[in-house]
Amino acid sequence: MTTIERVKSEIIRLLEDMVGREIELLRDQLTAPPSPTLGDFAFPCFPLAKVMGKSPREVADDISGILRHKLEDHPNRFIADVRNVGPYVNFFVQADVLAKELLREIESTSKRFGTAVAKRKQSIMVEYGQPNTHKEFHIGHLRNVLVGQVISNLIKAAGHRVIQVSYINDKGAAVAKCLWAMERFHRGQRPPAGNHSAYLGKIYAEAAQKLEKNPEGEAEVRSIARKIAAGDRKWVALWKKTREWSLADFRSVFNELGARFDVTYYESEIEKKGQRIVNDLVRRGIAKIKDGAVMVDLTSEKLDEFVLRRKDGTSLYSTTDLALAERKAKDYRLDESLIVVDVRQSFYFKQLFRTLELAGYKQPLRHLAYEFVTLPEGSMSSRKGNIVSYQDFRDEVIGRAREETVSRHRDWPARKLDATARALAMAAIRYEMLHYDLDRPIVFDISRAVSFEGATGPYLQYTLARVNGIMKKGKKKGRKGEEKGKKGGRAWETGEEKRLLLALARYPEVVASAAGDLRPSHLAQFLFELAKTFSEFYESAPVLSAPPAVRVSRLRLVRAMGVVMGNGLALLGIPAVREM
RNA sequence: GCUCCCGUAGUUCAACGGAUAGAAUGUGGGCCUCCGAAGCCCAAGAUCCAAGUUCGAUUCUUGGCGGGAGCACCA
Repeated sequence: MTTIERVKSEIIRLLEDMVGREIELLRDQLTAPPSPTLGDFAFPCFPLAKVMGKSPREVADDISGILRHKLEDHPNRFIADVRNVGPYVNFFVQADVLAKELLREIESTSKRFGTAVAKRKQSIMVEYGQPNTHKEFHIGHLRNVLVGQVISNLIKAAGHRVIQVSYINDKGAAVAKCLWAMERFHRGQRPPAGNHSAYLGKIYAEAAQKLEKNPEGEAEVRSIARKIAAGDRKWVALWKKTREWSLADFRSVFNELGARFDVTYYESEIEKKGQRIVNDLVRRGIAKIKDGAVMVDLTSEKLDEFVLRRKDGTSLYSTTDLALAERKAKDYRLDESLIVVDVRQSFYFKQLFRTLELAGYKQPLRHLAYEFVTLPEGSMSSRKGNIVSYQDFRDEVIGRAREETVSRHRDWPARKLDATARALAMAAIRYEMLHYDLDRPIVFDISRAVSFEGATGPYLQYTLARVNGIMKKGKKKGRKGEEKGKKGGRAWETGEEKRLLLALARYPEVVASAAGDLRPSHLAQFLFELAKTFSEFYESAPVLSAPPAVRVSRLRLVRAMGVVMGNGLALLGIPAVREM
């Protein structure tokens, strides 16, 4: 049991005599008062008042009166005092006892602090990282990868097994369009050195725009698509070569984002299977042929008609998604299977899941939707070519981070400057993309992303740098102080120490709830508050210059802070820095 | 037309139906002889409108108004 659970259990034991059986309800009711002066934990008496036919104020008064006597006769470990404030019974925690238990817990569990052992361990698949080849990887994909990755981390921290899956769309109309424009307008051209996939993305945008203006080209595009499908040597070779350009780029992006997939599925590999499933659905009467196309009639369920195959026989997303679902279930036994895709696909997934149900697949599939990333002037579109590529964005943030770092550390060697700037930039980018709720669209604003003050990734890293600074000096100074024999002072007497202890204690609960609700923003926001709490402690409670007894205690607290912030940042994938 | 999401300080975000609606940023003021000022402290500043449910509504329901997104062979 974690320390905070033990504290709460103690409060509940105190309360349960008074209240009766609804113990489980009590745990959920315990809240934090708005201000620490009111107490550390609060129990609202409104529901009880209703049952007892008294005013909440009276009930709170009665309960706190009885509990106070009880505490006088039989002192408890964690709870020092009970006081009623209006309709609430508020509990005050004994800081020194909390410190003793909590610091021991953090020191012994260390990197595992905040992770849980699930009562029933489940296998949960998380699919994310679904870029299309022949298009650029942009900041919209970035949000997808970061959300999927952090959700995977959280589920793991909650004690479950996670299977991370990437699904690459390496076929389809977009590919044919890109190759068409390549042969038509750029034949014999050598792509610029380095990022070949950006070159492809530009050509794709060019193709899309030209086709919009002159739809005559469509026939040629369709012919190319058919040739690739039929295995035409020349076109297949070109497809394979350019596909590999994109895949190499994706691999390097995933790698620098720290995304590790257990398996990668490719649309091109399951397309045939998808077509067979569609045939099967037609045979079984679940799908129908209409105007040559295959569709499932879901109009009676307000889900419209769901098209599974074009009338020219080529496949759609729906075609291959049927096969993908089957493939996942074949490869893994899953308790749950999440698909992280932006909210615009919600309706599509309803159709897909319903179709799978009708087909008799028992899939624990769930679409995890998040709002997309837009630009101030409107939505990004690979077709229009008005995208912000991940690489450009990242380079700009690194540039700013380097300027900031240089201005503070003129003596640092270039390698150290580069490494630090990179770490700061990744922190800034990740915090910016993760601290919003998933149902909040992000209107991309570069000035917010390159800001390193306030609620930002670098601010979180800064607390670690300060922790590191204190620990380093603390080791050197450690013995000296004791020799001097400076006496006096008592640990755990300031409000800032206690507040920091309580915040650290809450961390496992925050991880659990962020994992349970699949909300990375919960954790991101908590870590900012934790950093803030630490800064307040830092300003008001000197560590190294404190009397020995206090210094030893505060050093332990600072070290624990480092552990917890380090663990939290790791879950968000934010690199820790020792100096910045 | 139908469906989904969102309307909270100038701006960007918080707030399991609960106490005085919190932060960040920006603005104004203060704090480096003392563990790192990418920091801390102080001040001003907000729940779109109307009904309903409730002891209690930013939160739930209904109806407006405003913004974004989706809706049959795009991905």
